[in-house]
Amino acid sequence: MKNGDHLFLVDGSGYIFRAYHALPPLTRKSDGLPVGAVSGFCNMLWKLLREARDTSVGDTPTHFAVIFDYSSHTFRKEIYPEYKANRSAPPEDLIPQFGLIRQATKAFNLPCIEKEGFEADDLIATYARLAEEAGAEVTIISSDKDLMQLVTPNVSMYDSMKDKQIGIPDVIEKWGVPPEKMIDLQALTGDSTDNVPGIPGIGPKTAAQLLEEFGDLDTLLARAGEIKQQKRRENILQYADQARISRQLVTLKKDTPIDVGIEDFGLEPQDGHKLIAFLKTMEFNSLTRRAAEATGVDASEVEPARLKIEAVAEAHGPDVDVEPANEQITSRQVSAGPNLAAASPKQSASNIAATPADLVKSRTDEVLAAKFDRSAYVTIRDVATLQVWIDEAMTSGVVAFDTETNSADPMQADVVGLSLATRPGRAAYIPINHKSGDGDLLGGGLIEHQIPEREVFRLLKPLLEERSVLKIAHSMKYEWLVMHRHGIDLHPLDDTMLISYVLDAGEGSHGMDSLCDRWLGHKPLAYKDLIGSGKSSVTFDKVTIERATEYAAEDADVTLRLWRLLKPRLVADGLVSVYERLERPLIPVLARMEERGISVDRQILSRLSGDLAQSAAAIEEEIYRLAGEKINIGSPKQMGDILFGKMGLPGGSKTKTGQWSTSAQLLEDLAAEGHELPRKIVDWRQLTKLKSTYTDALPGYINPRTKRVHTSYAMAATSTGRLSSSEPNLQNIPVRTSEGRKIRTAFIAEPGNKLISADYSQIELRVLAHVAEIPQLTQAFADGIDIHAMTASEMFGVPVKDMPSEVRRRAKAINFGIIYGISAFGLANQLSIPREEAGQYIRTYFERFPGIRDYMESTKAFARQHGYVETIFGRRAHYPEIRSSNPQHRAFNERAAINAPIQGSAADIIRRAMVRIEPALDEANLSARMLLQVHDELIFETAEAEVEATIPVIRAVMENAAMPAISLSVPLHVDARAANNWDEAH
DNA sequence: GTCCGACCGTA
DNA sequence: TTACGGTCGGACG
Repeated sequence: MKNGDHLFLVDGSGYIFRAYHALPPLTRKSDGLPVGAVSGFCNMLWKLLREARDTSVGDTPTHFAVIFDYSSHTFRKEIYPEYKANRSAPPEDLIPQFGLIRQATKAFNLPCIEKEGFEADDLIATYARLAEEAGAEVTIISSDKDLMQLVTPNVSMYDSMKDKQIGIPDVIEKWGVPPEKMIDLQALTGDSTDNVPGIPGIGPKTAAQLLEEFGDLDTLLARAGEIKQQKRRENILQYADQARISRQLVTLKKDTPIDVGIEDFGLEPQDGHKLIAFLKTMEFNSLTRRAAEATGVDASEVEPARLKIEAVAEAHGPDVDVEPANEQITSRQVSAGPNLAAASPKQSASNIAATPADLVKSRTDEVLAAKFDRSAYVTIRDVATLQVWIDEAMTSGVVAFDTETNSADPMQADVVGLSLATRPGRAAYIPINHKSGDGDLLGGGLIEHQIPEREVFRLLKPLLEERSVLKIAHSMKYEWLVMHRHGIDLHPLDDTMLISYVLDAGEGSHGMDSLCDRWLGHKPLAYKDLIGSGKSSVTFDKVTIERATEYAAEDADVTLRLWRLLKPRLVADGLVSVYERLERPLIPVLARMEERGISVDRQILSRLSGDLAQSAAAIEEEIYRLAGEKINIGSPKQMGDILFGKMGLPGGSKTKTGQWSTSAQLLEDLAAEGHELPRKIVDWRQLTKLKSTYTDALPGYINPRTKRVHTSYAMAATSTGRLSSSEPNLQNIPVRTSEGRKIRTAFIAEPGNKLISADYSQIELRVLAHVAEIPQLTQAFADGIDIHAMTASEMFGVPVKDMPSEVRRRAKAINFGIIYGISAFGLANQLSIPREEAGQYIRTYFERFPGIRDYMESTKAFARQHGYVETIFGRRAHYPEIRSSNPQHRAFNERAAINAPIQGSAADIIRRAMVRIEPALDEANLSARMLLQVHDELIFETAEAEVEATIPVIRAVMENAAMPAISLSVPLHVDARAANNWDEAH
């Protein structure tokens, strides 16, 4: 905590009583649980936090804590056994609310502070002092006069129920003395509610007057004889000791031992999920709605928190206001009253609990108990039945669905049918476009008794766009795209594939079949068995409606079951925000990118392809001549035999299948020794690679309808959090060679538009500098100097100015090596130097940057211990085989584990940027469309006239993408450029 | 027809 | 030395 920070301390226990008496009684509708004070408490917190977000003035909290009394046995009882002895037990209907208010605090993501043997007031006094000493402002949320002694120019109070600020002048106005004399005033007046004796006959007015006259209590007691009024004088003389004890009782202890420091009170972002779950349990409907709006979480998809009875019982005990006799409230006694847990009858008492882990357990049991029965699935053939299912989904608030189409490409797919599931085992299929046998007749063959396509979508649209109904699919991006072609804006969404990915990245595939087998122990019908394979395969519209029903309804059923099983694990594993901030919001963003596609110039590719063919043919002739025979140059096996067998060149390494290696690196080395053939092979390979993979393949991906190329991004394919691109892969379009770059000139903007390329500069090294806390690196990035040259200078003692390019090249290779979890073997390979020399480089590097070695070692240790590593945003990458007994295998996993937090954090950063970029462009009234992502680069297309205005918006979003979740210790830098094609823009 | 390894394009 | 996807040849059935 520092100068300018502002700590809010809520007097939780004080609030409970005040709210209980001041607010009208309120009970939970479903079971009559009294929740008036809880409601008031939640509303107060909401308001305080709401204002904290809305206003930008200095008096908003940066730090926040709620303080509670713990037990009635405090040090004051030692001084004065009668202290608070007059207190009666709290009202019956207040008791359950003590625990609930603590849970409310936690639901709001706020520190919940209490300490045995001390009152909340003492903790507040201690924290206020600490904060003030740190230079911070403090606001105590309470109107209790006992706390007014704490008021200073930097510490004020706030009466949340009267919306009144209490500062020094307010204390003086109310009590007639400044805050620092409140202790003496209370010592004189006493406090009947706490049984603090004071001096009889002296109230606040008299006390203030006396203190005004004598200055302080000690002086007053010493000179009491001077007091004119006889009765008053006698009382003061007689009860002087009582006043001294009272002073001890009312003096708050500013040095209470604390377990949690003020630095841990930093205001955390609201966890919408957790908060809504609690508010729903309490049935605070309007607050639930407001929380949903403010946090962007869809309340309908949040399960009410199932409060743990035991937890409530425990929470009763510690409160100071519960007398010892009441502390041992058993769960039996509590559950005899309102049913806090709303437990279903089949659950045993020990299983009622609803810690997130318990919920996972009970959901697992539930899902495994429900058997699969394909004969129970329904085929929907008429509008009335469809309406029944839609109503059912509307009521349940959750529906899993799956579309069956005639193409794996969502940009081309026609819907054949659609399945729904509303609860495990309850699923149906709506056939829409099933065709009979091989009806070659034009448009013919549509099977009877299928609801017309338009009618199906007209009826489904309100459900699929209803904000109170959560739609679940496995691989939602595909569904989103298909639905969007039918004019449906699918939301809100959940995706079981992405949930699995967030939970278990690195633990195998996240396809539905494998998840079903893994979690539900069930093998669903195989798609292949329905459509066949190869030449004899058919499209889904030729599958019989009976078989399609079994298959499709089962998929929806499985999806729903997986969701019930996996979704709670997000909470249990603390991965809700990774899912909700980095995965789910990206679904519509990526879907729109895929939908837009990018324009590719067929003519340019065609011309390039011709050129490549010609060059390759010429080289082919030469190769045949040099080899002395016609062989298949594309076959490494045949090529190896020629080079190392027939021609007897010095063979390098061998591949694991026993073949000679003919890698480009090795052939380059041979070429450098003067051999002609290897050079030709390398050249030939480059040309044919460009031709077959790019110039020949890309035109086939131009969509006949849109005339553009629509790649497909896989969101759950990598272990690190990166996306992958396929069909076509637009993340590996050549750029390194001038020949290859020509391919990029075929990626063009529409007439009147430009392509903008914006890429992060050195993002992974910056992330490394941040996570490993390397001072030289952070400094270099802060100063904007050449990072590889700096590394070389540090390592080899060469000045940056006029540095030989070879020296810089080596440093650059080492820097990349570090990111990849360097080994001497790998570095030696990369730099073509002896392994000993590479090892020496690495040792030197670690000497100069010891933090890097620490980072690597601690990352490995973490991975070994937990089986996974984390990015700076909490995304996990699992390495289940990091404890392998095979040293090579283990070393490989270790390097990957070192790399994953770096690569993954960079991936998270660009994901955050992508989620924010569309709203930012909208806000700025700009029409730019995001088209592509290439790991650290985003490609946009925009009207020529808007280019200048667009670039700064994109740059700002990208450079600030880590904020506010993470404040990087290095700046992010984005280079952006606009041009007519991708080559010139990059 | 399907699968796997070698190779090579990207960050 | 990290992370991917596509193409090809070649082996298998």
